[in-house]
Amino acid sequence: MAQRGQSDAAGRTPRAPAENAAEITTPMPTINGNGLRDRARAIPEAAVARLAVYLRVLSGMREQGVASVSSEELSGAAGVNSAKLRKDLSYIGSYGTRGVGYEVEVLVDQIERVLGLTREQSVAVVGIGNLGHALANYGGFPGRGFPVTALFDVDPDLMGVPVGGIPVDHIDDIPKVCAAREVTIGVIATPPPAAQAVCDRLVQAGVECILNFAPVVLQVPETVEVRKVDLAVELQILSFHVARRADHAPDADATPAQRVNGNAPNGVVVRR
Amino acid sequence: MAQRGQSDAAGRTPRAPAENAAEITTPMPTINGNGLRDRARAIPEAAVARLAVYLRVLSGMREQGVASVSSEELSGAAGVNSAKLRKDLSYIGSYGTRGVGYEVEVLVDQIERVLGLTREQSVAVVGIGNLGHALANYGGFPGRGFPVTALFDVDPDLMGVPVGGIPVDHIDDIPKVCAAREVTIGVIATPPPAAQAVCDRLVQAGVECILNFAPVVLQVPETVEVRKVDLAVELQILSFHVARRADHAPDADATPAQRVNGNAPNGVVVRR
DNA sequence: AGCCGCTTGTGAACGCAGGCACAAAGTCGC
DNA sequence: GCGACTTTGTGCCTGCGTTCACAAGCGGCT
Ligand SMILES: NC(=O)c1ccc[n+]([C@@H]2O[C@H](COP(=O)([O-])OP(=O)(O)OC[C@H]3O[C@@H](n4cnc5c(N)ncnc54)[C@H](O)[C@@H]3O)[C@@H](O)[C@H]2O)c1
Ligand SMILES: NC(=O)c1ccc[n+]([C@@H]2O[C@H](COP(=O)([O-])OP(=O)(O)OC[C@H]3O[C@@H](n4cnc5c(N)ncnc54)[C@H](O)[C@@H]3O)[C@@H](O)[C@H]2O)c1
Repeated sequence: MAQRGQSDAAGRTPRAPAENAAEITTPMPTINGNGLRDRARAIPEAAVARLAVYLRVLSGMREQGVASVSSEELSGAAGVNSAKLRKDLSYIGSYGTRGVGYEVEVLVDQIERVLGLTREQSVAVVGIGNLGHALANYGGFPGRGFPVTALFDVDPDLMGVPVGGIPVDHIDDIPKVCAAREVTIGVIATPPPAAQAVCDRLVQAGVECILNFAPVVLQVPETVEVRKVDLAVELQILSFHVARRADHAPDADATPAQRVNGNAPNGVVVRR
Repeated sequence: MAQRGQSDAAGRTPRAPAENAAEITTPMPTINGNGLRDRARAIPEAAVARLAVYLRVLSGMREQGVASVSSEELSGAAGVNSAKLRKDLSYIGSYGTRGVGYEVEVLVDQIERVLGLTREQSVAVVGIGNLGHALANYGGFPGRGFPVTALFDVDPDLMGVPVGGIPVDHIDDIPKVCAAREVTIGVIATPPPAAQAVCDRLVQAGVECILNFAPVVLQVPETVEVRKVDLAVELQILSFHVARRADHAPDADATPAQRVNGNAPNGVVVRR
C-alpha cells in the first residue's frame, strides 16, 4: 500500500472549469496544426515532474564521475519503473544508445534544455516571515538555476534588511524591482488573507509563474501558471492513510492482499 | 492553459515496482470481500487531496456563519469542477439535500471523519534548521489537528532549546520521545545526506507516515507512507512552462484554442 | 395537495497515464 | 566481419480519473 503510481493531486491550482477541456482536448487536431510546436506541449505534466527528479539524480551521478547509465539504474535511483523512465525520456528525444544506455552529460543537458534551465529563472519571494526567511536563506535554489533576486514584505521593520544577502523591498516596489531584475517566478509566503492581493500585484508586474504557499485558491488569468504547496493538505493526506489503516488492521483478514506480496511482514524490506 | 485538471505528479514516493498491483489490482474481488471496508480504500487519492481543500473552504464558511452551500458555490471556491466536487463528496456518503445543497456543518464533520482528523495526529519535525524552525513556529498546524509535539536535531547547540515552545531533542531519543508523545507523522527537514538515516530511525520508532522535504528518494517498507515536498521540482515545473510559452508565443495562433472557450465562457467563475 | 424547478448523486463515455513486452538497433567479443 | 547479447524506444493494452448529462429526490409555491 505504500506506493502505487505517482499520479496524484498536486500543485496545480485550477480555476475556470472550462479551459480544462480547452487545454488538452482541443477539438482534436491537437497534433495536426504543427508537429513541432506540439511536441513541447505534449510532454505530460507528470512526466515533467519526474524529469526534474531524474535531473537531480543525474547531476549527482555526474559529480561522482559517472559517465553513462542504463534506464534500469537510473529508474532505480529515481524510484520509478524503468519503462516509465524510458518513455519520459523519449518525450524529449532519442539520446540513448541501444545496448549501452544514456550518457549522463547528454541527458543532463537535454533535460535542462526542456525544462528551460538554460536560462536562469529569477525568483522573488513575497512575505519574509518564518517561511520566507527559510526560502531566502536556502542555498539549494541558486545552485540549481533559480537565483532569488528579490524579497518583498510590508513590515516596515524589514525594509532594507538583508535576508540571505538580499535586502527586503516594500511590495509597492514590486513592479519596478521585478522588471529591473527580470523576475520570472514569484513565490507567495504571506498570510492567507494577503495572498490574493500579492498575487494580483505580481501578475500585474508581469510575473507569469507563481508558487503559492498560502492555503488559498488563487484566482489568476489563464496566462499565469500557479502551483500550490499546501502542507496542511499533505498532512491530511497522511492522516487519511493512518485512518484507513486503522480501519483495515483491526479487521482480521483486511490486509492479506498487501501482506501477501507487499510487505515483508516482520520488519525487513528496506534494503536501502 | 493556466489550469487543466489537477491530477499531477506529486508527493508519492514510489519504490518497489510490484506492490502497485498489490495495492489496487488485488486479483479481483476487490469489492467483494467486504463492501464497507473497501469503501474507505476506494477513495482515489486525488479525491482525498481535494477533500482537504474543501474542508478548509468549508471551515472558512462556517466561521462566517454560512449554514449551507450548493456544489456550485463550493466548487467555485475550491477551484474545481462542480461535477468533480459532487463525485468527491459522494465517496464519503450522501450528505446533501437535493434541490438545496449541503449543510456546511455536516460536511465538515464528515470530511474530518474520513480524513481521520477526529483524532489529533502528533507531528515530529527532524532537522531544526531554516525550514525546521519555520515549521515548528507555524501556527497553522496545531489549529488544524496536527500539533507539533517533538523536535529533533543533532546539533549540540540546539539541544533543549525551545523552538515554537517545544525543546529540541537529540535524534537518538527518537524512539523514546516518539513513543511517549504518540507521534504518528514524521517530518524530515534535514540536509539530503541525512534524510535516509533519519527516515530509518523514524520508521524503526514506529512512525508510519513521513513528510519529506529533503530532495532525496527515500526507501521505506511498504507499510510506511511517504509524501515528498520538493520545492526545486516545483520551480522547475514552472520553468518548463516559461520555456514552453517562449516556444509558443512567438507563433501567431498558438493560443487561440484556449482563448476560444478557455475563459469563463458564461461569465460565472471568479467572483472572489 | 400537487406541480415545478432546483440540485444532488451517479451511470456511462472518454482520455490520459502507466506498464508490459518486443522489435529495432547498436556494441562488443571472437 | 559476423553473431549474439544488451538495452533502447515504442505500440498496445489496461485502468484510473475526469467529465458529461440526466434521472431521482426534495422543497417551495401556488
Ligand atoms: N511557516 C510554515 O511552516 C508554513 C507552513 C505551511 C503554510 N505556511 C503558509 O505560508 C505563509 C507564510 O507563513 P509564515 O509562517 O512565514 O508566516 P509569517 O507570519 O511568519 O510571515 C508572514 C510574512 O508576510 C508578511 N506580510 C503580511 N502581509 C503582507 C502583504 N500584504 N504583503 C507582503 N507581505 C506581507 C508579514 O510581514 C510577515 O513577514 C502563510 O500563508 C502560511 O499559512 C507556512
Ligand atoms: N530552506 C528551504 O527553504 C528549503 C527549500 C527546499 C528544500 N529544502 C530542504 O529541506 C531540508 C532542510 O533545509 P534547511 O534549509 O532547513 O537546512 P539547514 O541546513 O538550515 O538545516 C538542517 C538542520 O538539520 C540538522 N541536521 C543535520 N544532520 C542531521 C541529522 N543527521 N539528524 C538530524 N538533524 C540533522 C542540522 O543540524 C540543521 O539544524 C534540506 O534537505 C533542504 O534541501 C529546504
